[in-house]
Amino acid sequence: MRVRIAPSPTGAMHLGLARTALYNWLFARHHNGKFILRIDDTDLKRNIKEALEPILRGLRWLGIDWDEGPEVGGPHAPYFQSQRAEQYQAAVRELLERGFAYRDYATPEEIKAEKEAALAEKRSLRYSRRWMAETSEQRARFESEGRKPVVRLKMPQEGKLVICDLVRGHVEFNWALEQDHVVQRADGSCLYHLANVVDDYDFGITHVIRGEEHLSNTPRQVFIAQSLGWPLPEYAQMPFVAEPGTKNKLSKRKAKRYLKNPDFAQLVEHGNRIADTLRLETDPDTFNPVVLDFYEKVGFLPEAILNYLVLLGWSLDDRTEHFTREELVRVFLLDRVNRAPASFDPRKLMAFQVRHMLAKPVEERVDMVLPYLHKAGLIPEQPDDGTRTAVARILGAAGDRVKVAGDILDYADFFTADTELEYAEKAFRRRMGKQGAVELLRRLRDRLADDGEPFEVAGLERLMRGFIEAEGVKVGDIIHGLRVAVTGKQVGFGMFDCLAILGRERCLVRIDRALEKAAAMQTDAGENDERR
RNA sequence: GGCCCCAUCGUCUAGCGGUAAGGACAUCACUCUUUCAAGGUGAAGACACGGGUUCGACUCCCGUUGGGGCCA
Repeated sequence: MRVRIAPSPTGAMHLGLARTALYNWLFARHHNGKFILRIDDTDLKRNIKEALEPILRGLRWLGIDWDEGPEVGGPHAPYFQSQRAEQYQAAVRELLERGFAYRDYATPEEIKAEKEAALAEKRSLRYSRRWMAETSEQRARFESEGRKPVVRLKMPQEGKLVICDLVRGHVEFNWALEQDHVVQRADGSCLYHLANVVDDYDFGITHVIRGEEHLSNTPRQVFIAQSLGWPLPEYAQMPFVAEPGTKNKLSKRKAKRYLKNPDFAQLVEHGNRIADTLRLETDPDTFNPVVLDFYEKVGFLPEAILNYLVLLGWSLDDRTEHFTREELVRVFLLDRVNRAPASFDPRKLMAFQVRHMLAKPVEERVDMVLPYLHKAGLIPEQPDDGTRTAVARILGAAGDRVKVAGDILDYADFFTADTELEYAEKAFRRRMGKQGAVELLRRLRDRLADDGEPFEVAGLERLMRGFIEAEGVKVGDIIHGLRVAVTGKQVGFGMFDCLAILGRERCLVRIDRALEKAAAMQTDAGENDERR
C-alpha cells in the first residue's frame, strides 16, 4: 500500500495538513506500506526551499517520517511537480489522441458570456463546446482567427459515477453535471487535477487519503485516470478540521478572526506571553495556533499534538483517549474515521498537552525546559548539575503549572539574582501593609537564619508550625507576606518548596531586601502623612 | 446559483433496532488547602424537525430545516 500527501509549500504547516499527514502516515505504518511526500509547487515562483522548510520541519517534529520525497529521494524522483511537466504534457497528448479531451478555442470573454447566460437561467453551467476543435481543419480555422487553444476534458454527457469512498461509502455523481474542465492552459502548462492524477499513477499510489473538500473533484480525476486506462486508487475523504466554535474549514488566514473565540484567544495569549519574554515574533499571520510552528516554539509536546489531532475525526472506542505514537500505529484503522467535520478545541488540546507532559519523567521535562531558560538569558547554555537539580525540583513542585515547556519562564525569579528580584508592587503593598506583618516576617527571618534544622521541606514545615504556635498566629498571617518577600509574587507553588529550592542563604537575602523595602514604604507613608 | 457532503451534551465522541443514551474536555457546586493550580466527590448537559418502516427506532428509508465543501 502506498499513500501520499501532496502539500503546496505555503511557508507554514497548517493543522489540517498535519492531521491529513498523520492519517496517511498511520495508515502506511499500520499496514506496512509506504508514505510518500510529494510537493505541489507548480504555482510557486521562487523560494521553494524556504516555503517548504516549515512543512518538512513540522513533519519531522511530529515524528512523521516519509519513505520517499524531498531530501530522502526514492525510485520515483523527482518528487516536485514543477519538475514533472513533461509527464503531464504526455498525459494530455494521450487524452487528446484517445478523444477524451479536446482543444478549445473559446476566448475568456466567450466563456464568461456562457457562464452568465447559465447563471441567468439558473441552470448549472455547462460549456456549449462551440469552439471545440477536433479536426485539423477546425483547428486551422480557429487559429486563422488568431485564437489560442486550451485543452479541456470531454466529459461524458450521460450516466452516473459511483464512488465507493472508504469513509463515506457510496457517493453518486451525474456525469452530465460535470464540467469540461481545463487540463492544459494556453501557455502549455497543466492544471492541478491532471498533475495529481498523473503523479498518483506514476508513484503507484493505492489509497488517496485526503480532505473532504476534494470529494467533488473526484469525478474529473476518475475520468482522467479511466480515460488513460489507469487503475483507480481507493479514495478516503476525511472530514476537514473546522474552526473553533463553527463548522467552517479551519484557515490560516482567518487566525486574526479566531481571536474572537475566547478559548482560541487564551491559547494565543499563553503563547504570546512566552514569545514575548523570548522576544520572538508574535505576528498573528505567522505565530498562531492554526500553524504547527506555534506549538513547537512555545514548547508543546509533539505527541500531545498528535494525540489531539488524531481524535479530531477518529476514535478507537468509547473510552480510550490517551495514545502514544506507537499505540496509534498499532490501532489506527480508516474505518473508524468519522464523517462529520470536527471543530478545533484549544482547551482540549491543552488538556492533552498537560496529560502527556505529566506522563514524562522529570529528567525529560528538564531537558525540554532548559533551552527556554537559556534563551531568556537566565542560565548558561551548558547548565551545571546544580542548575539541573534546581530545575528538576521546580518542575516537581510546579506540577501541572508548567503545561508547556515555555511556562518555566513563570518561575524565572528562581534564577534572577536575589538583589534584582522584582516585586509585584500591588501584592507587596497588600501583604506587607498589613498590621504587624513586617514585624512578624522579621521574627520569622531570624528563626530561619539560626534554626539548626536542614533547610528542607519537612524541616521547614516543622519550623513554621513551631513558629506560628509560639507567635499565636495562623499560617495565613505569615505565609503570604513570606511568599511575596521571597518570590516577588503572591501566587506560586508550595511555599516550603520555594524556600527549599532557593536555600537558606538566598531566602535570607531576599527577606532582608523585602524588609528594607517595607521599611522604606513605611517611611514614605509617614512623610506623606506629615505633609497632609 | 448548480452539484455533493454532514447532523448525539457548549466541544470531541461511543452507539451500529430493545441502553437508566456511555466517556473525555469545558462548566457549576462541594471538598481538600499557605496562595494559584492540581486532586477528590457530585451536579447540570445531547439524539435538529416531520413523516414513514417496524411489536419496537438515536440507529433503516423519505422529506424539511440547518451547517459545510466544491464548481462558478
